Amino acid sequence: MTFVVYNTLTRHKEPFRPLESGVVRMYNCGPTVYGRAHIGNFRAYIFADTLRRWLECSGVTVKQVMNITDVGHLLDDADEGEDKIESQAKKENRDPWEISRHWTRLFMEDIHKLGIEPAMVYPKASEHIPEMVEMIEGLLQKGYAYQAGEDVYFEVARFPRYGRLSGNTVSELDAGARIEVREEKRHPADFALWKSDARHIMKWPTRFGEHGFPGWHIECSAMARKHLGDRIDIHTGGEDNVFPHHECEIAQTECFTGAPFANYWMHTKFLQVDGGKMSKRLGNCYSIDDVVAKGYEPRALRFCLLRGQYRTPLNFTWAIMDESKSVLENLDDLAARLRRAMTGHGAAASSEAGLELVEECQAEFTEAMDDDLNTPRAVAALMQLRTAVLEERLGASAAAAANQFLVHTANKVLGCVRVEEESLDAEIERAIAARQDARKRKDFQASDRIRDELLAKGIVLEDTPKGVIWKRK
RNA sequence: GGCGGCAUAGCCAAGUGGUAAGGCGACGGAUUGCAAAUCCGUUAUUCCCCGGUUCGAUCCCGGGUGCCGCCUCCA
Repeated sequence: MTFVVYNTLTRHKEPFRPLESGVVRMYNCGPTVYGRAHIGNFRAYIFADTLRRWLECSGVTVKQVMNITDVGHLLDDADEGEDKIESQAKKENRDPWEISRHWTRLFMEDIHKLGIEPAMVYPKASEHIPEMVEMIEGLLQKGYAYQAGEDVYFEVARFPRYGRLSGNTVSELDAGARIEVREEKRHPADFALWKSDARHIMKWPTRFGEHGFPGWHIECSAMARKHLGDRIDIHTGGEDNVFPHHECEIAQTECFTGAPFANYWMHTKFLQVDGGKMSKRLGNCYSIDDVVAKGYEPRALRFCLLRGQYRTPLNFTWAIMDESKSVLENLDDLAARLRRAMTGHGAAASSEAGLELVEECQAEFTEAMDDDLNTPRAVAALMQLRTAVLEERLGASAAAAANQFLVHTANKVLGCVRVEEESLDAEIERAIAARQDARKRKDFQASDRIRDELLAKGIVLEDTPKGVIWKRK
């Protein structure tokens, strides 16, 4: 079985083959840092992280790059020359650089909380101006771009494949329907590589003018090339990035390098909230802080966002969050029970019992992940394991095999199950022992009091015929 | 207006041209000093609607409806 991924470029699932054996070059479209990232953003970043983790599970080295866009996003295409960061800065009466530093820091904290593995590098657009200018100059030289005053545009008509990714064609693009076409453009679909505006705060002098800043798409082309090379294996982003952003990246990079850019384009469907689009007006653009404030661990959010396959719409509600929490705790419980069964507690008599079942579950999990990261199917495979261990159908060595798989493969990808052996401090150990004594004396008032006290400390006790078991709430 | 995705039980979510995984929740029972956990049982006869192809469709085709995305620098 090989890893099969859906490629937006071809609209088919394809076997994944990296350019270089054993190495995968992957670029993830990251955040524009002018505000707090919301849970919808994280669906895309958790998808990218899952992809990276699964590739690593299959033994390859992943060179992963995620950009931080800290400059250059215009609010609109009119003549305002204002970008989101500058606009936010104006609102808050702060320096735009300070704004982008602030939100970058919070973004890094958020992804850490979600258990997202750090990328190899998080390049900032503002630190790659020379690389962008180099590409722009190259495109001008090759005749793919033209200068209009102090601006530079990419000439879409020179790139016949423009529209291949999104299914749009230049002639069908309803250009000018909602925005005014700038007169200096040769074609309405031409897009900016470099813009100029004296009022801009974040700007760089070039031979095009004193007050220039990069167009939106060029930063990703330049940073992908700088950190991964002319050609890459995978490029990811949200579904909204397909057009125009990724379409434009392809045009720029391929015209500049003369080679195909990314072999696989993978896009995450949007997260819906309360059955529809999340909106500031409805107040449901939740951040991690909102989730934590409601009493959920960030890892529960991670699991919640992995409930659905990344290419199908996924809905978020607090009730669904509750459910995710329960399911995740059941996976924690699976891990704890496997650890006990490994030592013979709650295990089948024959050590080898259930080995075949464990192998089947592993195979099913692997097959599910290999099928375009079908995480819900993969989680279902783990549930089979849980049923087996609850029914004490796994022997010690089968449980050890299952635990090995859970820790070193399944949770390497899911990244949110508690799989570590946990220990109690002596004081709690003593309290548990004291409760057992009280129960023996049939002093249930005392035993229940101790149980409540421990519960308040997050320790849940279960009395089984074979003794007491504890777990963290 | 153009292009694309999705629609499966109370909820979440897989899946297949041959009659529907799994989970959460709920209900009934067992177990328990009481709980919790666990076990047993119950929980989809239009798989959005209407046509068509087929011996047979939830799955294929056509037409609707709904939600979502892009065509505006929102993942």
